Amino acid sequence: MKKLRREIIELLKAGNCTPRISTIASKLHSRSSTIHYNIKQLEKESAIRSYRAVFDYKKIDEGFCSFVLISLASGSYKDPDKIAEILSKYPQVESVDIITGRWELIIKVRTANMDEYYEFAKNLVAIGGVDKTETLNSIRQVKSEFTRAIN
Amino acid sequence: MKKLRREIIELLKAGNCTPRISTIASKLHSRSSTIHYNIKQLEKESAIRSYRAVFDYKKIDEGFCSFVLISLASGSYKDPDKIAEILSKYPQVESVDIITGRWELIIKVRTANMDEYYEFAKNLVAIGGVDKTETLNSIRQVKSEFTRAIN
DNA sequence: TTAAAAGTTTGAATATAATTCAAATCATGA
DNA sequence: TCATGATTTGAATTATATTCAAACTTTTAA
Repeated sequence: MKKLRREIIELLKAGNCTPRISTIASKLHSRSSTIHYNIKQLEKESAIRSYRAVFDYKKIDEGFCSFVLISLASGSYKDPDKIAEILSKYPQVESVDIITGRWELIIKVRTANMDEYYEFAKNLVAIGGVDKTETLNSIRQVKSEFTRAIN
Repeated sequence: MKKLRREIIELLKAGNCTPRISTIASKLHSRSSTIHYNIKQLEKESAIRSYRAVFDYKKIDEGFCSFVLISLASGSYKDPDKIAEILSKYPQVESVDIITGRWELIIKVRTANMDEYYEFAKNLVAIGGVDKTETLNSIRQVKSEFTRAIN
């Protein structure tokens, strides 16, 4: 992919988008200035965090998606936050949740392919405090947090 | 929450946003018309699917988040796609992935609170073909799809 | 119950930004 | 090298966001 396109994608992932006030206004049969005011309020109370693009990940070389369940070694058991912080730093890691039950963490990872995933996974074991992991590879994303698949 | 705000949020979840071309142009030391052209290309090849808002889910009454691992009864085992389709329809279901391993599906569910989650979970067992489920409740989202706040 | 305050809507004016397009430039492969 | 398609550019145009004071509505507290 062209360098410029990749750079644009990275900026669109991080935000750099904005609401279509007039479109929303007409869909809700309201005035632009009203919608503008209400959106600014939602932003002010941080209910809206940002605006970003949604991608077809296969088309931007991030087609391989896995969920990794992680249980921590007893030493760091008391502080899953720290491990979570470390994991959050990786660009391949889309989400990190601390959870109840048999596992302490679940992370969602996106890479171009299995090889790249394997490269990433090596980091996981290298992080001290990680005891066991179980990887669930997504073979089809039927719905993602952003949009439904159009088959 | 005000009805209008809720309606705005629903529209912002579904899209109704647009890239900030001039911001991107200046960040990349490029011209607006160049960025415009390249973004249109990305849209044309469907690499970009849409633009939408990212929320602080606690602030929009969707603060309770769970991952549900699902294994299917042997009858429908051959067609997890169908169950996945059904699950995708629920607005509480943020993502549906068909996965490899001990489970067939993993879904991410957002509700206002545990009670609402329980109401939703009753639907799960009612769907024929679902054998076992295991729920992982997120007690803290350390990282989610968003990374940056509003400019 | 009522008056004041706080919050919201409105329309018109203004400021910004997106879009268009033809010409120029660049990249590619025959 | 030439020819073709892809990309970039700048200027002109169009569309949209933003601002703001006034009107209106809802909430608060006395």
